[in-house]
Amino acid sequence: MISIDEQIKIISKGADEIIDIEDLKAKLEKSQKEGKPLRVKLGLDPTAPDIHLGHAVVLRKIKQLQDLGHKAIIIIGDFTGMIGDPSGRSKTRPALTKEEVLENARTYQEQIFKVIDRDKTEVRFNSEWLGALDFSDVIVLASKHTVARMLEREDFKKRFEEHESIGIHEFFYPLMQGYDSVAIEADIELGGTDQRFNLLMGRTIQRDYGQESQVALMMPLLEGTDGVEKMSKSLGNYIGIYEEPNEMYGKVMSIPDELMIKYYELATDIHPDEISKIKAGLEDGSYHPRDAKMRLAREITSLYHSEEAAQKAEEQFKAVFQRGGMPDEIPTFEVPQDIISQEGVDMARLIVEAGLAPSTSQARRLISQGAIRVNGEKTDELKNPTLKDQDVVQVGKRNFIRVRL
RNA sequence: GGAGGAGUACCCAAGUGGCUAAAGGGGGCAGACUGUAAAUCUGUUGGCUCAGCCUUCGGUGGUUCGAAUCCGCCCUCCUCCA
Repeated sequence: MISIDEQIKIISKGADEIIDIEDLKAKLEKSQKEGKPLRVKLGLDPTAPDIHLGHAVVLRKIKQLQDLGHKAIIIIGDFTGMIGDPSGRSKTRPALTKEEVLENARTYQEQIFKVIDRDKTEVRFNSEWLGALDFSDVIVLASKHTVARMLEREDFKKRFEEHESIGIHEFFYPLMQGYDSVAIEADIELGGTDQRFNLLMGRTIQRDYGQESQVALMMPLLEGTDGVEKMSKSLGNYIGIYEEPNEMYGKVMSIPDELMIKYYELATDIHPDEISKIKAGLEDGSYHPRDAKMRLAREITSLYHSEEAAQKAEEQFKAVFQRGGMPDEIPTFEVPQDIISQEGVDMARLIVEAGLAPSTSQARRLISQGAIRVNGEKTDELKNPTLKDQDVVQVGKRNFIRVRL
């Protein structure tokens, strides 16, 4: 049996904040005494069809809790998704249609089990109970809360002060999420730090309905590959857990150096002591940042693929970026006849047809900027008369095609 | 219902009759350099049959030799009043 202190240590690892740590201790003690696992809630807003490393931060934490014997309750916010969580938004989020929500929810379920333990997980849709409330139930729920309290929330406050619109239905979002906790009798709710208000609302609402308050367990938000903004699909700075090993490895290599340690902490399963060593090595200069990042990329890639795949991605990366070579596998592209004339192959159109540039204008720009190489040789020819079968055309650093003529 | 304000390229934001395919910033892309697709610097960033042409400034219809810029109508958003 794992001791309470050890459990708390594991649960706290990497966490930004736990409210309230005493409550957590009490719950863990009770759980152990009664032999009943804690019910750990995680709400998923079905807006992004691809789970990325940012989502995986909380999922990894869930996994750790499951390994401690607790049970995960994943709530698919099919009902709340029709409102859209206003957290961290400066605008009203467009509501999703029922069809979109359901489709996304389906994809989500496929993906989360790549990280968490299916056998210790219950998946619920919140339309199950939210859809069953009638208007008077809604009024009861709403009557326990005030507008002033809602406006304490940073994003609402800001929008209110800046005369941005706030839909009344958006006030219901935290209430609904809180009610979810009541419906499933959550002991712990996980979320990012941006979920603070909603998680605390759950504590209050559970008390309103005569339940013990859940513990709010907040994980830091993970910045995306740009190193500034929180990782998100819509910002395009994400690393999806289903991405190809080469792509995943490369994207990790593109994060700013300063973010490495955070990624080690939140996106890998490396032991904290080991991370401390890496950190010390980086600080005293004995560990090269490039090597540290390569290890990080390898670790993350093997989490979602395999060690072999990660190893291969690393070799590929070295070959292509450190030595300026070519990857092993290059997609072949059949050159259409109509872009070949007496003067040679129309390179701009070749690039566009092969999907390496969105328009011939952009392709021309790439050519004039010296971004094109044929078999490793730089060329700025618009028409290439010498291009032959099996030649490798490279656009920029990382796009390659092998032509078939 | 009334009064006022706003809508510009991926995003933010200049621009109030021609010199505007549209300043500036961000982001993206490319090049150089390097220690990696980090950092830094430079270039580039509507499309096309590219030294020429075509289409863009919420929509639409006008005025004008000429409009993102002026006028009418419409749509959307915001503020104040009721």
